[in-house]
Amino acid sequence: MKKRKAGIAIMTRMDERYNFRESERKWQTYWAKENAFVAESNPDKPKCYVLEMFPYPSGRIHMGHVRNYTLGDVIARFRRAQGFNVLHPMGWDAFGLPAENAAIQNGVHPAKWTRENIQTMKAQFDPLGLSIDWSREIATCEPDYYRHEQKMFLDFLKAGLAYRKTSMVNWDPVEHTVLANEQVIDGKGWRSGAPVERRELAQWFLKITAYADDLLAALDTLTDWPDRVRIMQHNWIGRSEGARVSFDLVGRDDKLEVFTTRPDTLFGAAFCAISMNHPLAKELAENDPALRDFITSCNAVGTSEAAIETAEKMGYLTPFKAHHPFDSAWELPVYIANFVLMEYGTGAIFGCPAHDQRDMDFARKYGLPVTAVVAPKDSDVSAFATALAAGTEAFTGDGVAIHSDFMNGLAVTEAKRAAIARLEAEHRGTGTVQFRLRDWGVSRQRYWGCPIPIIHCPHCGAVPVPDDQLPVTLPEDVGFDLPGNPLERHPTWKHVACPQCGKPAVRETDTFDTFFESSWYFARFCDPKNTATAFDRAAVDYWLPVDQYIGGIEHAVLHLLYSRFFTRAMETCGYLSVKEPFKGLFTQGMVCHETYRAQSGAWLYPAEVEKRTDGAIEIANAQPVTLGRSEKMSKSKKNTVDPGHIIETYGADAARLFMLSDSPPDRDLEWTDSGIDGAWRYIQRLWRLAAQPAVPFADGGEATEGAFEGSAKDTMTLAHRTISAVTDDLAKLRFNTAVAKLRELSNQLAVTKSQDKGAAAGYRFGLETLVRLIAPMTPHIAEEIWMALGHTTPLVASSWPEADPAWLVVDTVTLAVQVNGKLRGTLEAAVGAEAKALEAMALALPAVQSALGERTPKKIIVVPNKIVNIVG
RNA sequence: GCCCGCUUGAUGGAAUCGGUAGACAUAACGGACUUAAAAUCCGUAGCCCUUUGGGCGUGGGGGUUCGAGUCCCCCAGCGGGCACCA
Repeated sequence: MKKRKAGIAIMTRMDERYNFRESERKWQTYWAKENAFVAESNPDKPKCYVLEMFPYPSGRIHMGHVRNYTLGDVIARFRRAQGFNVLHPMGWDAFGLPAENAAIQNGVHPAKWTRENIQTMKAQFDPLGLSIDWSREIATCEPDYYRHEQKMFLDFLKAGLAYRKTSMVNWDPVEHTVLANEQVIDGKGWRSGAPVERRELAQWFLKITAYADDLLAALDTLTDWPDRVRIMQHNWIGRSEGARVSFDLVGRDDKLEVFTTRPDTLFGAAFCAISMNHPLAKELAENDPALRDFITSCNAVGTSEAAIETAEKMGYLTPFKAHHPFDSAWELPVYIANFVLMEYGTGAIFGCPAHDQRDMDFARKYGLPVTAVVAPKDSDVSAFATALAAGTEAFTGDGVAIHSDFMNGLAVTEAKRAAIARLEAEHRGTGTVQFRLRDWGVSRQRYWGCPIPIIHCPHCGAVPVPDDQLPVTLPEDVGFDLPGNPLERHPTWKHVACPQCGKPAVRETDTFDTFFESSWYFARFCDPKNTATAFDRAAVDYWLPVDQYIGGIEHAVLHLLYSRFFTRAMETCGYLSVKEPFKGLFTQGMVCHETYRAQSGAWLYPAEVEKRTDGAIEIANAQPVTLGRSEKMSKSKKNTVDPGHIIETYGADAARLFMLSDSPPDRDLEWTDSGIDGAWRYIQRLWRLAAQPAVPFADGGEATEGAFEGSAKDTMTLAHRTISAVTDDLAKLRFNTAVAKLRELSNQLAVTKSQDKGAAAGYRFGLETLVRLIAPMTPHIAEEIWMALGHTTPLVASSWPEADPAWLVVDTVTLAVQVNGKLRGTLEAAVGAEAKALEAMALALPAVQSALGERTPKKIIVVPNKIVNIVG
């Protein structure tokens, strides 16, 4: 860095107060004019792809966005200063339900609503001063984006990664539409209030299960992901080893195939249970009205797993009996049970009440026997079995097999192996691996999404739309006055000639799940204008994977798992050469705010409330207000703060700084007035450190070692330590501690005494260091001060500071001295001092002697440079 | 119901590898400046006890260790996800 003498004249030009309005606009204009953040592939430079989860264009940005994009911006600016070729793009996740809801409620067309929202939100992002390459902006609702995913889908289809089958949906019998789980409230449609039914529908699926093993195994390679996200995905994929077992049915030729993870407990079987969607159940239901009623009542709970799991466990006894696979004389009753899912395993189970809690509950409800077949090692077997048979708690722990014929005495693992070996020998079953993960259903019976490029022909079946007829464009001449999907009743759009036989056929009217768009947008950003293909191979080879991906923890499983799958599917189909899209992942916390309620019980906006020392009142009528706990900012609770208003009042730098201060980024952040005030005051203080410095530093000269004494030396030391510590913190996304360390450096600058030797040079070095280090967080004021200090190259084009190792050397340390683990004093010693010497120094401390009293030390633990613990 | 987290002064948090708990802030209180207020600057402060000294203290209970906010077990409260919200 070139040193430049700043005359005092320059300093006096600085106004007493920092004018953020003028300065922020000035720098934003400058960055835009210089195309400062436009990225270009450059194989000679190390790249860094920083990406925040792209927003849904809801119409207004909220504080959660401000937090998300500020976090990403700090990393992008930091890496840029470190010399990386940074890609930091932005786009819009523009398909989805809210647009259709707006259309139904307000009569606005989803396309108009979405496009206008994008314009509004883009304008709201501008004043934040984000280092985004807007030249790469994409919106997923535009044909030039979704045409490529139609092609991808057809490639997946060719590769055997897409197929069609039936599955369950939530059906609203009044609106005649499929409802999202979110739209099912207490089993009823959110708008109609009618009880929701489960219905079967033919849908398209992507074969994510083809990659189940790889998706699971590769989690170990994602070392820059939070452990908890990896654990959640691990559990979601849910690999379990077990067996498929064939039960012969009494008096029938077909068999009942069940999946179990506990073949070792087969001798404890009390019943079999099948899903109500099992072919056997459907067969019975044809002639059994009572069973139909049972199925109808079970279907009333909807499709969400939470609803199914929390619903009361119920069974319907069928006339079927199943022969036990190891003893054909033993017959088990067969139930139809509401907790057996057709989607998992074979849609049928056998129940062992003694060793599975759900089976135990079921057995108690329907009076089935409970036979213990596993007992804890070294337990009194008969007493254990008797207690279990009489109780209501299943035993699911490890132990040895009992009452189990050929397995007796074997530990659980060995017994499983023995049971599978016997089943395989007798052709009654096989050992198998089952995943909890199900194939991804991508069909949605909605208008505002990407059309699925398929034509249904009565003669040829489902025919892919030929390449030269892509894209299948979503027609915009539709209305929302009638219930159901407008594509279904469009007069012309869906009627086409079959590409194969030329006879009349109809288009698929379902659209893709919006997770489809978000599963590859990160790749599109590498080459967003490409019209021929989804993206150029060289571009993705250079930019992918995303080095740092940032978003909410709520996407820990679905979006992230789908993107991992999609990347593999794209790799299989020759689109790119990486398997993992996101090298680094960071999950940010939510932005929360206190909640307020008026006397009437209505929620109040923070702006409607005045807080006083003795409580809070409603400004409009001076009535007392009930303060509620802090919750995620939401429109429904009205505990929101408008980012635009905050930026106008305090400036983008203050808003950004507050987002980064105090709360660790992965935890929830509580928005408070005092917090944003504090950030604003710090911005002003930073300005004063330059404009009204404690040390007149204009003639400071070079900052060389040995020329500093007293506070000036302290300032130099702290400045170098801060470079080292903040660099480390930013690399690890510990922005809150980085801010704390920058405040410490500010405090040190303020106490630098001008009479100390080297004060001017030390102060200047400290101030310049502070400004350079804070630039990624508060870029506008940093640039403003930097230029006022006489520099000619703006910080956006400057390199990151480096600490001089000579200033980082530490020669003495303070050690804690404990007696029996309790702190009794401290001592100063040279770094690396001998343990013996430290022992002697510690024992000589008066506090140690009085704490020790008459006792003699039994043992002394010395941890060099850290602690001396005397055990007496 | 199942899976995953979180819990530290009045408040947000720090303590990164098991080694001085409370960095840095916010709120509060005291002082300086001011006719006054704001702003700013300086100072005080975990809790309890009678101190100069001592005891207690990281949601609760137990354990491992010379030493636990940190590791293990149990419990409670709060939050995220559960496949068609994004």
